[in-house]
Amino acid sequence: MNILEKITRSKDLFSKSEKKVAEAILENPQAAIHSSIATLADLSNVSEPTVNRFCRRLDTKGFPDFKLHLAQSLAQGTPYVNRNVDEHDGPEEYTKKIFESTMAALDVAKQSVDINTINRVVDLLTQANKISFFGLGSSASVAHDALNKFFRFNVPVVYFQDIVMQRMSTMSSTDGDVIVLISHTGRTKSLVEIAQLARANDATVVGITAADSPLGRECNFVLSLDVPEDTDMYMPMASRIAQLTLIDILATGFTLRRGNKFRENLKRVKESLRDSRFSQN
Amino acid sequence: MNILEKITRSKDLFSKSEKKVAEAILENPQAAIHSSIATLADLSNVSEPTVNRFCRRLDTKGFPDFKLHLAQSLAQGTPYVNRNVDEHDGPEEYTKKIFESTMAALDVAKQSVDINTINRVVDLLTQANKISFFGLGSSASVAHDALNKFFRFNVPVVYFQDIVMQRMSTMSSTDGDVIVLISHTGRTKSLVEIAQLARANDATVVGITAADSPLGRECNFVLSLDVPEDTDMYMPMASRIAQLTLIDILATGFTLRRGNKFRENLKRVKESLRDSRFSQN
DNA sequence: TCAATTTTGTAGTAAAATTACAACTTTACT
DNA sequence: AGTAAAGTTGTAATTTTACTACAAAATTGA
Repeated sequence: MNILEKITRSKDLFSKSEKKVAEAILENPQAAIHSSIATLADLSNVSEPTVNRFCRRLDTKGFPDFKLHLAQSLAQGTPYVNRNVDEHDGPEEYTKKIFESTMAALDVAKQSVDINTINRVVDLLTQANKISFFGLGSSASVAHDALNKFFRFNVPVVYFQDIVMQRMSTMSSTDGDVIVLISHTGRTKSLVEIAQLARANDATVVGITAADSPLGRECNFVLSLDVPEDTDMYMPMASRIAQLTLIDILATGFTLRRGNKFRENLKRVKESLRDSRFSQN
Repeated sequence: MNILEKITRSKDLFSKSEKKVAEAILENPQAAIHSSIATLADLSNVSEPTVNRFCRRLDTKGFPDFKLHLAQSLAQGTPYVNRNVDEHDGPEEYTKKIFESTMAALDVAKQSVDINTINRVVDLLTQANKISFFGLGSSASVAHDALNKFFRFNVPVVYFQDIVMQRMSTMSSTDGDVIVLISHTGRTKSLVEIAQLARANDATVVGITAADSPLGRECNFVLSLDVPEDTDMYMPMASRIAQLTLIDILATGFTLRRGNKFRENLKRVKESLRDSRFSQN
């Protein structure tokens, strides 16, 4: 729906000159909607028909129709778009880009996430005897964060970074245990093995991973997040933020399901931290 | 600003024929934005110049400009705001709220962050002999994530969860070492002690924490994130996402500063993971 | 009723967008 | 390397759309 998003996403669909047009528009979308096709063509250093072809490639009827879509996108809550960091960016640019890309990723994730599965997974977690969170590499810190959250809920919760420990823990799992496996690609071999092992022991496996992946196929439930990633940086950034937000959602669902008295308990956990802290002033 | 509202409001400002135009637009605004001036004139049973005059009376430059405003009014979605989760929220509501609150938090963080400090910290990190990331509780996973990122850069990087290890590591730090301390509140006693210890050893201390806090005051550089938090949940959620995004920004700044050859290296690190993975299909 | 003012439409003009086509690039194959 | 095919881009002509000037109605007030 959001045409700005669409422009960045379908970048490899454009020809060289069309990319110039895309750049010019992303550079200053506000200016673009107030330009005629001639001015925009000039701004992008291409000819008018190229701008027109650019519009058509985005499935709009032509330039005026495109402007309408663009105007709507800009009016929408966030004009945030995934824009890859460029070699020549200064601190101001890359800071802005990363914040905005992250927000755009969350927006996409929000749209792609399956509420129904979330609800069932929350159900599952509230009824679990033991919950394990496993991830490797950059997903390890996500699992770590999940540990932090669920630990407060006074339920048996397990987290290991070590694949041997992960395997040992999984081997002793049984019916009623829930194992949450986190992997962006879903192609980490040892996690796939963990999933198989867990299911052989009748534990329930929840994957926070790509649905159509070796890991995804081994899970009882898959929470997939369809997030665009800046592959130029060779680091998972946005995907991991989306995963963490999903953890927040599961944790929140958990506390809500457990009801009021339970939240009193959370408050006590928080207050117990007081001794390790300096007072407010 | 909203032009639809403006039309209804200033109805007595219009002439008889102009009212007809207003009627036709309010009747079906979606149709209006996809009409030419001729079609809309036809639809309203007036002449084309009347439509044009109608547009001008609403302080727009002309018909195309008016359509732009109209399109924006129609698109006005909900802007992202921090909305606290409510006890009675179902999965759909709390999922939506958490995504949107997180995005709102990032938006606030983006505005509040100090680019200048970021730039100086990036400078510092690129020149450091050793980089340490310490955090406790929910900030531990942020430090953990930072380890993951900076580890790829082939620089000596340290991360401990254990406060004794943190202290021991800090005690052996020297001039040229950078210690990054992460804490939302900035009131965690043992981290404040680490900061003091580090500075006594001539190491540089960077705080990702509140500027006006015991920890903040002990740091050489403070990267503060002014983020709204849903205190009803008794869990840091948005603040931690903002911290992670900041880590992403520092890591990105680092790679950019190191230049092109360095990014080749990152690519190799990523490719080295291949053996632990299933192939694309 | 009639002059002044406002409103509205017709016709012409200007501007903008689109189409057709030709020149130029790139790609793939020999 | 050479060449045909496919794809890309720009120029120029055409069509569509929006706007302006002006004149014909309609409305208002004495």
